[in-house]
This record gives sequence, C-alpha cells and structure tokens, in this order.
Amino acid sequence: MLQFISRTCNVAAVKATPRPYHHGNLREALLHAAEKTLETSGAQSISLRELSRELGVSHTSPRRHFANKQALLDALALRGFERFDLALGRATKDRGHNFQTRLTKLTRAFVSFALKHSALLGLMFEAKHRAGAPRELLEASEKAFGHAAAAFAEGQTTGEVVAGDPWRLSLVVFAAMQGLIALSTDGKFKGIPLDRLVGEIIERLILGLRPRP
Amino acid sequence: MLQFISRTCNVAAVKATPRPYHHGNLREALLHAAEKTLETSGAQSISLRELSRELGVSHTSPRRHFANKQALLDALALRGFERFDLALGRATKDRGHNFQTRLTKLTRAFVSFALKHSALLGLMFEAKHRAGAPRELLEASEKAFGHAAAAFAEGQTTGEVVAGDPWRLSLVVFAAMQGLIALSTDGKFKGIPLDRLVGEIIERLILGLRPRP
DNA sequence: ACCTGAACACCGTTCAAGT
DNA sequence: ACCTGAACACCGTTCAAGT
Repeated sequence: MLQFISRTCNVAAVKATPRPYHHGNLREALLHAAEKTLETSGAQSISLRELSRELGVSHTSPRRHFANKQALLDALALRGFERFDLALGRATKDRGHNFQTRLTKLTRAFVSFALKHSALLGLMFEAKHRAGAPRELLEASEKAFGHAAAAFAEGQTTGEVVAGDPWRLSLVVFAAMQGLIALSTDGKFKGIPLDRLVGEIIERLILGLRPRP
Repeated sequence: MLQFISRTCNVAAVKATPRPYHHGNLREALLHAAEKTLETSGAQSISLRELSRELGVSHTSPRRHFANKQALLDALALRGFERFDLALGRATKDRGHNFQTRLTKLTRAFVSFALKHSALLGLMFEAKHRAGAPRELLEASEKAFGHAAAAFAEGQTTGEVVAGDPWRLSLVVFAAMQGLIALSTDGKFKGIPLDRLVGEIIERLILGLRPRP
C-alpha cells in the first residue's frame, strides 16, 4: 500500500518516466505537491509555476483544474477540514467514558492535529475567513466542530454539563484550544508543552476559575 | 492636532508637492501606507513597489529603512502589539471593580481591537509565530498579555480566583478570546455578535461548565 | 477534454552610481 | 546618509493554438 502511494506520487519518478501528453491525474498531483510545499516551506512558498515545474508540466496547465491560485488553496483547505473532521470523529466515537475524559480526548486530537499540520490549519482558517469563501468550506468547518457540540449535548443528558445551547458551550472549549495554539510558539507556552497544558485547561474549564465554595 | 496629522500623512499632498531628493520621513510614510493597504486589501496586497509608487519614491528606496519586505511587516506587527498593549492597559487600569467586571472589560477591549484591526492582529500573530521572529516582537506580545496575568493575580489576593500560576490561568481566557475571533466570521458566531458572547463566555469560564452542586 | 508557448503586467532583491 | 536606475530572476493570468 505504501509502495503504491510512493510509486504514484513520487515526483522524481513521474518526471523521469516519459510522460504522455495528458498527465492523467494532474489535479491530485498538484494538491499533493502543494501540501508538501505548505508543510515544508509555508503557504507563501506555494507557486503554481514551481508546482508545474516539479510535476513536469507547463506552467499554464493548472488552469484546467483550478480557476486560479486561490482555488487551489481553497481545495487544500477543504481537504484539511475533511481530515480534521475524521480526526475529531475518531477521538469522540468511544462513548464509554465520562464527559471530562471525552472532552480531553477531543481536545488532544485537536492539539495533535494542530501540531502535526500547523501550516495547513492556518491555511484552513484563513481560507474560511476570507470574504467570499466557498460555501463548502464553511460547511466542512461546521461539520468538524459538530463533534464537540455532540459531546456537550450528551454531557447534558447525563447531568455532567450545565444547561444551554451545546454549540455555544462547545465554542468555549474550541476557542480555548484554537487560541492556545495561536498564543503558543513551537508547541509550547512559556516552556510547557501544549499537550501537558490540555488536561489542566479542560479541568479548569469544567470547574471554573472561581475557588470552590 | 488632527490637522497636523493629516497634513504630514496625506499621501496625495506629499505626491503633489515638489518633493526634495530626501523624503525626510520615508520609514514612517512606508509604515503608514502599508497599514492602510493592510486594512483595506489584506496583507497579501502589500507590495514594496506599490508603496514606493504611492509615496513617489523609487522602488528601491525602502531598502534603506527595511532590510526586506518581511522586516517591514515585522515593524508593522511590533507597532500593532504596542497599540494592543495600550488598549489592554487602558481597559484594566481602573481597579475599583470586582474580578469579573475587570476581566469582562479586558476581554471586550481584546475583541474590540480584533474587530477594528483584524488584518493587523492576524499579521501580529503570524509574525510572532514565524521561525526566527525578532525578540522584540515576542517581548511586546508578552507585555500586552501581562495585563491579564496581573488582573488574575489581583483576583487571587481578593479571593475571587483559584490558586495557581496567574499566567497559566489567564491563558485560558486569552486563548478563548483569540479562538473566538478565529472561529467567528464577520464578527459573528452562528449569527450572534461577538461582543454579546463575551459576557456569557466570561461567566461560563468563571463558574465552570459543570452544573452548580 | 486537456495541455502548451508566447505575452503581459506584475513582484522582491541586488548593485553600482548619483546627491 | 539617503535615494535612483538598470538588471536579474521570479510571479499569476490570459489567450490563441496544438493533441
């Protein structure tokens, strides 16, 4: 399986082999190459001309698959949200735990995704924020964050969570995680690794900032 | 005073008036023009050549004042953090209130800054996050966020806040705000304006997600 | 349907030269 | 000390033409 992937995706191999006039899978190849560039050199280093060069096609061929550069970035962001959704779904599918445990798993999955794909996550939110962002992108984002709302709703039925709109309650947690990542550098906040902070923050959110009466 | 500013900063006036060989204030003028572009068209639209054109100087003259484009963006981010610091400082200087009120004022100031200068805030965090970001930028960020830590420390002395490192406690609040902004679109989350959500979130953070016993 | 090549209007950065 | 002009090596996008 891994060999299959590396054979179809290996850029050098594609370049060396005499390529037919039609690439056959240019859209996929562009997205794959773009993501590699994103993770290694940042979003600003993504260039349609450079990607074309890597894939051995003319610099105008991306046009057939993406109306412009932004469309390619949006497609990359959409894939990001889809994978993000899967990661969060996996983290919450096990219902045999209490609310705090589920919430901790969910937030750890979030932080883990953020650390592994930090440039992609940045691109995802930037694309979503853009004026005139495609509807699919907003929907994909909504879907991913729905996992938290679902966990909160279930926590309410078991009496572990206060009453209120689950979406607005879950906002607090996601916001805290998203912000934690934004405020941190190198996966650390004031020298403490993020994944060590997660458990602490979740407990603080559940118990509140006020001293116990 | 306002007239003075508009006279010295008005780009059209500078362009129309026969300009001496030395601009005299090119560094300032570049930063001012760059911020205008940032707020109206986004960070990606900032171009050294275009700024030079607007100011009526050659496209190579920015080089004397900024080693490269990134240096100009960093300078812009640094100014952002300084203004951010001032805004948060003003919001917390009045000590005649309880912890919840002070915290709400602080977070409202944060959200207000974020809504007024969203592109700048984005640039600030991106610049801070960059590998090899200048030390000044990290220090300026630290200084601004110190206002929250101070409010938490004081809340502890009056028994309104649980024990613990004030920096780590304040992280929860700032993270929540930062994330709230990131997760929202157009200053709204699911149609509800951010400033309406702030009070609700602060109360939730203070009381906790758990139902009252 | 998919890809190419030439052309256009942009970039940032470097460097020798001017005031 | 500060600014300029020419040059270099890049961009994204358009469009007529090729397979």
